[in-house]
Amino acid sequence: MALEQDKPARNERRQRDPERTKLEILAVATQEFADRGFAGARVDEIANQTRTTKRMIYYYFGSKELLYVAALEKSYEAIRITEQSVDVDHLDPITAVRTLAELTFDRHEANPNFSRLVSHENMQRAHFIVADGGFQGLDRPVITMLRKALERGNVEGVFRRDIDVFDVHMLISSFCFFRINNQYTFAANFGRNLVGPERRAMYRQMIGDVVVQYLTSAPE
Amino acid sequence: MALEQDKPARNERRQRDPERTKLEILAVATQEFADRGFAGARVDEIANQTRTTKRMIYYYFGSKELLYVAALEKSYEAIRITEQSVDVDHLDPITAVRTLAELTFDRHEANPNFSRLVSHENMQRAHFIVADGGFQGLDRPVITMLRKALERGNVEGVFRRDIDVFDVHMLISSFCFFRINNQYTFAANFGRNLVGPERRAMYRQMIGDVVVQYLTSAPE
DNA sequence: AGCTGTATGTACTAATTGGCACAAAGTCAC
DNA sequence: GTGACTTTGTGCCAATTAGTACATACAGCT
Repeated sequence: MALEQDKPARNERRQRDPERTKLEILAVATQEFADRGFAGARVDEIANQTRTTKRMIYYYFGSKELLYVAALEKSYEAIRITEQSVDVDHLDPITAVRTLAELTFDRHEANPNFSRLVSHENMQRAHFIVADGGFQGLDRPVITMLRKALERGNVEGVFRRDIDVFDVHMLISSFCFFRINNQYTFAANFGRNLVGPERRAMYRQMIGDVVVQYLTSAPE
Repeated sequence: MALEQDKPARNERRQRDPERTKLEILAVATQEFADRGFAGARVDEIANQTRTTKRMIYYYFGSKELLYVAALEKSYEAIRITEQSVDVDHLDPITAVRTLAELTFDRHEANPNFSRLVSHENMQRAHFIVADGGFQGLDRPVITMLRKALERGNVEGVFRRDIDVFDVHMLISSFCFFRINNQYTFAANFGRNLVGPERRAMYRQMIGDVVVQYLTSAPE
């Protein structure tokens, strides 16, 4: 008896571990939904890839739809957290904007599943996001930081004033999103690998150049 | 008997019309696959939306997969045809590039289903395009025209020389694609309507400005 | 130890859905 | 007009799959 634990230590893996089970289900589900979409994903397949069973998916998440929404929300949350890890307020406006472009570039590269889920949401006209009441992305950290940088640039007179935060964000996002999301058809159609290491640095600089040059140009 | 037609006139709708049936199936299928993806689309539903039956889908296309591939190929073909309708070789390089950007902008707007199919293909890593041996987009008219414009710009010394056709096309496409394809999540997240008439002209000019300014800037 | 509610596993079901067998009607060549 | 081939319609089936009924094991509390 002496060598056995008197009681399971707090950190020991327990046989029953609800948190762990939930997280494992969510992780696998995110991957499956990103790969196959809502209709294409199979609940049985998700269950098989976890250490637990389909019963648990319904126990914790209720339905396939609710599981999907949970995966989507968690992905959005992860993006917000990533964005919060940066601070560009101390940089001059031009460097700040370029840094934010690179942040978005890196974020898309690091979270391909997020882009795929977003892509899927758009295919079904944001059915689930809208059903969920929207995700108040208005407080996305990158928007706040970008807005501040643009305002400082306007004060200093280095940026054209007829441009809006959302449009700048759209310009940056579109480039970064497309590079990751459309990599397969682009390669199939044009024989160009958009994500390989050989052009990564070039594209990362390119989107910074594009947005800075656009912002610092005279309105036409 | 006198008032009835002696024989159906050549242009009269005939009771059996293979071409028409095939085209109608393809049109409905394209819409369904674009809306719901391959797994989400229902063969029965496609059949219901035509004047014919499910039997005909299998008779003419063989399987759901082959129907999907046929829809995808036809969409690509339509894009190629659209692109062929323009000629920018007589324009100065800068105007040519801007015109091509606007062509791509208009094309994405006019063919939202194409973008959705492409989006779906990327979600499944171009499974069907690759299975089909690629679509030799290398001869996409817009690439040829863009390449010529860039070459002329280089000769005239108005463009920076370190930029490649595919990268310029990627910059333009990403913007146009995102505006159409991600309109739903963008609206849900940021409350901005990317496709409404109120900003259409602005975005159309914006992508032209962006690409021209990038091309005419000095390499950093 | 025994009681109670939470967590988990097994086996099943009802409904959906891609696909097909079979029959029939239209169309064309001669 | 008749025979052969093409096109179309009806009804069905086998497989898949989201969801559940039921049984059971674990953990904390007293």
